[in-house]
Amino acid sequence: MAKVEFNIACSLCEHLKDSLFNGLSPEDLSRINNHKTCIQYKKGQNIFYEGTRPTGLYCMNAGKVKVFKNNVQGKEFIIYIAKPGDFLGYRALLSEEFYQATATVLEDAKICFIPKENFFEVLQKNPAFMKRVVRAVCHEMGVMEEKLAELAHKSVRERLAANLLMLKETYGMEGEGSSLIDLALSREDLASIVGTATETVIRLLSDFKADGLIAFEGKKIRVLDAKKLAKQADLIVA
Amino acid sequence: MAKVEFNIACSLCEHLKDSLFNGLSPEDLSRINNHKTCIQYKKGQNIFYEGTRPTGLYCMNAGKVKVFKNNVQGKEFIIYIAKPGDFLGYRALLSEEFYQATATVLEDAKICFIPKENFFEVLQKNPAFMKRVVRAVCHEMGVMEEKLAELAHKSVRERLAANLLMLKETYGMEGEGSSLIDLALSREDLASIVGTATETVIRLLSDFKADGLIAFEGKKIRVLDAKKLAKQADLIVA
DNA sequence: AATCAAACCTGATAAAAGTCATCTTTTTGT
DNA sequence: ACAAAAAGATGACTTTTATCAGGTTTGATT
Repeated sequence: MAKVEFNIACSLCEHLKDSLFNGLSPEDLSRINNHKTCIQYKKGQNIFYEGTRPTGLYCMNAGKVKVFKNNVQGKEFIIYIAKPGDFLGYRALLSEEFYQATATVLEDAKICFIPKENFFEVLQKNPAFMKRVVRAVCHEMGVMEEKLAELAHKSVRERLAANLLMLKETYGMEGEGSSLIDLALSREDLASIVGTATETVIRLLSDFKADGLIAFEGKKIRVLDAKKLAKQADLIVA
Repeated sequence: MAKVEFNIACSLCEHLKDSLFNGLSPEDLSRINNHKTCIQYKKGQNIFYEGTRPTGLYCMNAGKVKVFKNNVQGKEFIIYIAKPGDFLGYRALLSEEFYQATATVLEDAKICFIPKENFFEVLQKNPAFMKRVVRAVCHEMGVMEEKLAELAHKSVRERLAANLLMLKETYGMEGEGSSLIDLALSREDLASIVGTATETVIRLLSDFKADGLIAFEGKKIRVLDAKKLAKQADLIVA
């Protein structure tokens, strides 16, 4: 499949305000802009592969990308789902290691690639930017610590409920109460987020639906009763 | 209990070579040194608490400290065990958030405290140091991604075996084949590392012992057959 | 419209692991 | 040295969840 390029100036990117590049000086931003390559990807295409060496940073302009690891038996665990404005592949780049995960497009995406030389140049010349990156990375670490504790001691039911709430917060549509999870996730992908079997997710989702906590709208899920869902997640001690 | 101070110049600290402070200029190192407070802690004392605001960085000189989260039912999950040379509490400091975990002394410890102003001063004046910190943080994130995938899809038996091997690598004594895990962990703490119940750890440990994979030496565990243990951990697909 | 594949769903079953109760051993504090 | 507390161990039982096997529905492609 041929790579389809597109082009948008970083300074005009609608997601700049949500991105870590926000606050960069015009010169620094144009340094990024002048060296980037922007590519359109179709659902199912891979951005990078586990075990390969990073050569730059990806910055999401449109679409959704899942970052996941495969275990020995081929079971997938989704570490993160990147949305517009997010950086992608920065962990391995900054730790100077190989990618430890694979990135695959979930919904048709537009992604800009910034060669590592240019990214590092801006990073090193700009302590305030570096500080923002460090803060974001360390915040992300905190999120992962939370996930670890959750995975260790919560039931699948609790984890599914908690993840639905998290997905609503993170990928909820603007307006209309933000109750629709704006992600066309398969049951299999949802299982890979929660860390369980596909069949278990299917059963629990129909439980939640029967209890009026959620509803299905096409491939998407709407959260009908966030409070009861939070109780299922054991976030509220009732 | 009164706090017992002690003092060692950073430049003479035997763990400097293993620490992120290694490579700092003499001026920067003395800036750290001149503002630090070094305290001796007894087993069971707390260094910091979940929900409080960090005011500086801790740097381990001796002993072992567990960093853990408590869930709603009071079950503990150990995120990390800090050893001499390690930084402690840097995540919340650098993300400018409250501590998300509590730190408690496992083995009598000597820990230096560096006020955040002085740490940030050195960090900002020294791009190479900043880069090393970022690299270390991102490496740690990779370790956590690995743990997440492991927790999601591996059995308790596999996780216990994998963690015993990890503990051997990380806390193994120098010399004598490094096969003795130099950590006096209770069964309960080990369960909090693996993410399971204490009884399950006890049963699995006696299985491993019966199979000649490990041996108990006082409160410590010796790995007798790392290869078979790796097979139990499903790290080797036989 | 027919066909194929993928996704989704359901039921039965088995394995894994948690919980609870009880007992023994070790450690700690006075 | 002794009592009390904590840690370790074991058995019985229950719950949760994975797995397998078989269905149906949906969606894409020709």
